[in-house]
Amino acid sequence: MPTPRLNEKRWSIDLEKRIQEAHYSDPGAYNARYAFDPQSEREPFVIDTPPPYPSGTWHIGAVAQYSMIDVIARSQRLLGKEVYFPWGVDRNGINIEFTVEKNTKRKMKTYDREEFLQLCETTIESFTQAMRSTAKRVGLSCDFSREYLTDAPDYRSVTQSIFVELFKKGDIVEDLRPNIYDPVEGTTIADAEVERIARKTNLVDVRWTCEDGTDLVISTTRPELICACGVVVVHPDDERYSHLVGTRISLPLDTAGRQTTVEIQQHPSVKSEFGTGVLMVCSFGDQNDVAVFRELGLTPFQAIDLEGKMTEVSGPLAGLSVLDARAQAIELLEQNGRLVQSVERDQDIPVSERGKNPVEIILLKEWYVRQTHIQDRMREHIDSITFHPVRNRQFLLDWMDNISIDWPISRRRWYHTEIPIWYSEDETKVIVPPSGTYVQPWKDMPPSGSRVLDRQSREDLGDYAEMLSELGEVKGEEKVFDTWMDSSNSNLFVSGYLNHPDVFKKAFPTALRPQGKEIVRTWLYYTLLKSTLVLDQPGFQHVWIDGLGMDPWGRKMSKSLGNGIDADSVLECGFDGRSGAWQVKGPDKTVKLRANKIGSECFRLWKACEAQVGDDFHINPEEIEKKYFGVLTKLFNVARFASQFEVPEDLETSPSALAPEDRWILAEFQNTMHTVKEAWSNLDIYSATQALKTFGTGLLPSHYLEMVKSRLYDDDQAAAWTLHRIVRDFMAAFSPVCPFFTHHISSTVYGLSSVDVDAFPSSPLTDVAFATEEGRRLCGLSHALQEFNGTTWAKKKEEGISLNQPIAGVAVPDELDEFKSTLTRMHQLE
RNA sequence: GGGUCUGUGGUCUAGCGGCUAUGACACCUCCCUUACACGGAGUUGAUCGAGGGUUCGAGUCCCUCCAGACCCA
Repeated sequence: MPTPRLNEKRWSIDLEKRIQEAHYSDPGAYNARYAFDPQSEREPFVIDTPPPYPSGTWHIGAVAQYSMIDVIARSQRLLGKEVYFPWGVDRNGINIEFTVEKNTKRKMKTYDREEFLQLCETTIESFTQAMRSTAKRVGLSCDFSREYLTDAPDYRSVTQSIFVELFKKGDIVEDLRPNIYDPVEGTTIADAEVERIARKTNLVDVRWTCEDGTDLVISTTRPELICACGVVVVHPDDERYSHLVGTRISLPLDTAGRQTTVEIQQHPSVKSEFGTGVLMVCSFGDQNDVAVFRELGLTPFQAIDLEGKMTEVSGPLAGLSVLDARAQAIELLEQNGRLVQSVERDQDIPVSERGKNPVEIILLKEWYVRQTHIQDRMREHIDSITFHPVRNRQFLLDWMDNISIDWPISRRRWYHTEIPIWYSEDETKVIVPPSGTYVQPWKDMPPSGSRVLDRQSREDLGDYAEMLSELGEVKGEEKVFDTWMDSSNSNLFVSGYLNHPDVFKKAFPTALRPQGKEIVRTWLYYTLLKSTLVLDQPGFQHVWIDGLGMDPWGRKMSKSLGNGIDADSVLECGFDGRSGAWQVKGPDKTVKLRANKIGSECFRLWKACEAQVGDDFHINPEEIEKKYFGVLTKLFNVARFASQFEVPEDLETSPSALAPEDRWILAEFQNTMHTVKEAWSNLDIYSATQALKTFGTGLLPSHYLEMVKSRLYDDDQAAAWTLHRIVRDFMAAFSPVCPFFTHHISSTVYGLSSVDVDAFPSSPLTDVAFATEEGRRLCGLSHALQEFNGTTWAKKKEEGISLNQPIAGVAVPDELDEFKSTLTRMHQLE
């Protein structure tokens, strides 16, 4: 065999890594290839990538998802768009605060604020570094030169500027409202940050006494909140109690500074079949209590303070923690003979997502983004966005149906973006910074250019410096933003809002928001809310919502289940002769998984082929290797085979003497390429990859190559041209999925890397192109051709004839007449 | 407890009211054929989660149930 230009015998992880390192080592070349050019004449395609949160390890499911975003970015470049694929890192938030607290075994609030921020920043920077290298290892083509960090001044200033903008418009309000509060971490949290865990609680039946002397038994899991009871309610249809409605009932525990009776009223939220069908409503036991208080216009009691301790109103319980107070309340009830029974039962209790602490609902003065008034307008915008897959739009609409209160955005934490506001001494005026500056009001005074506004009316009263004397002692806000306040600006930020107005003009609405389905109610929702409030526009053209990575049995990967798989171990599997082994806890027993070689190319190919967008996918390294490494080997060998034949100098002009089989395979190839181009345009990774895989491992090697082998060995120019043209264009079309694999082949054989192709390969032969009559006719012969080759091979096998030996008694069918001489030579028909 | 989504050979997957239900991997059988045995050819193997219904006809539409996932209370 002549020497192939591809001298490696097969694709390997060592080779992959060498190519990859070369790819990323030269920033100049890298940026020329992948960096966003705002001046470009091409159509911009801005991707609002999910900035990952560095926590030490990057979840393999997220890495798989991210690699598919890269496939989209690369395919859009291939289609000729000017792609901005940003690399952003989300670094604000309570997680890193927890990490630092854990590492130093010291609570945040025992630190000096400045010192604590410093610790958070160094810690998160080390995590960020690991994430950057995984990003490169999996082949992301992000614009690393424009890396943005959500905790950096430039990003935070955008968050603050947008806050000021919305504040001036009246879309941000402050109010004393019931808030979900984590007493252990000392901060308000949003609805979206609450999760529920099962826990044993005591359901206690307490005997209350009505004004007419009858006793009523009320079941509750929160007896310590009797002091905050505002009303006792029964269901309107419940005839058992209708005669008591409107009368008063005495609280069964002592309180301080409040009436000792409450009225009995009706409310439809009561479940008559639960307990005795009588419900005490306290400020605030749960969300329902909040709703009842609001509907009945009752004045709430503040029973729990910011430390999670009982307040004065609870009388004998004052100063106790909620849990101690509950125990004490039960004891007191028993002493007074008011405890009927106490039963332990399972209950889901609300806890904070981050700290897993039981949350309380407390009245607090906080900042809110108004959202209930704008839902209809948001829906109109959402109607104009294309969702991939379409069905996942429903996740968003369902969440929106449940929006009933405004979004609380202030937090009593530290490592977050500061709320950019100062208060005058008399608290009637506020000072806000000019757009584009990052401020830290807890330690700095307002910068020059700050404006003074009326706190209520938002009227602009003048320049801060000029009004200094009227303001008295100015106090900076100490609270910070919910991190979603930062994240929900990501599309504005990457599209150039505030920073690059010229880019923003042509790049907004942002072309694409890719993300996981688990953060639809937060990231997607809040971003769309911002786009509506700030610009009254849909935030995106396309939203691509992927499923989640699961363990091999379809369960969520988690530390507690012990079924996690580390991303780097899969990407490095096979490097330097090291195989991979994973111990994964299954439903019954621990299973050992092994693989010899995977790497980024195989991993990406697997994700592209395996899961349709939106479906959850099972991650099993063994299967990734078994099912997809062979595909790479096959494609590599096709290219290697081709590379032993000289590449025609002019691949653009087709030779006149093409044989029928050349025209046939070109027709088939153009058919495939048409499908692929459509699929890439529709962000349909699965269909594009499947089409390429089917052609590249099927028709091309099994049938076409076998048919033209002898011509190739005879130096037939037409055959060489056909094969090389197909292999070259194939690599370009396939480069979004396996960029390093195709880069290596195309630059070695054709001197031009497939990752640099910025126009989708066009048809080399117009008369057999997609949907032409001749093209259709030739593709129509494929079935008969495969059938004939198959039966001939089978016949040889049956008769014990080796494939390279002649066979008698086989006739080429009439419909394949134009291939007769080729087929006769190929099978050695006699 | 509620909502949404998903459920197709051992595993993954196509299918969007119509001929005996795609394809891949694995299994089994055979084959070293001048790119590839990390290859090739072929054979097994699915009552399409279960049960009802609509229809001339149902993985495909409807209802109930079961299982998983996500979200919510």
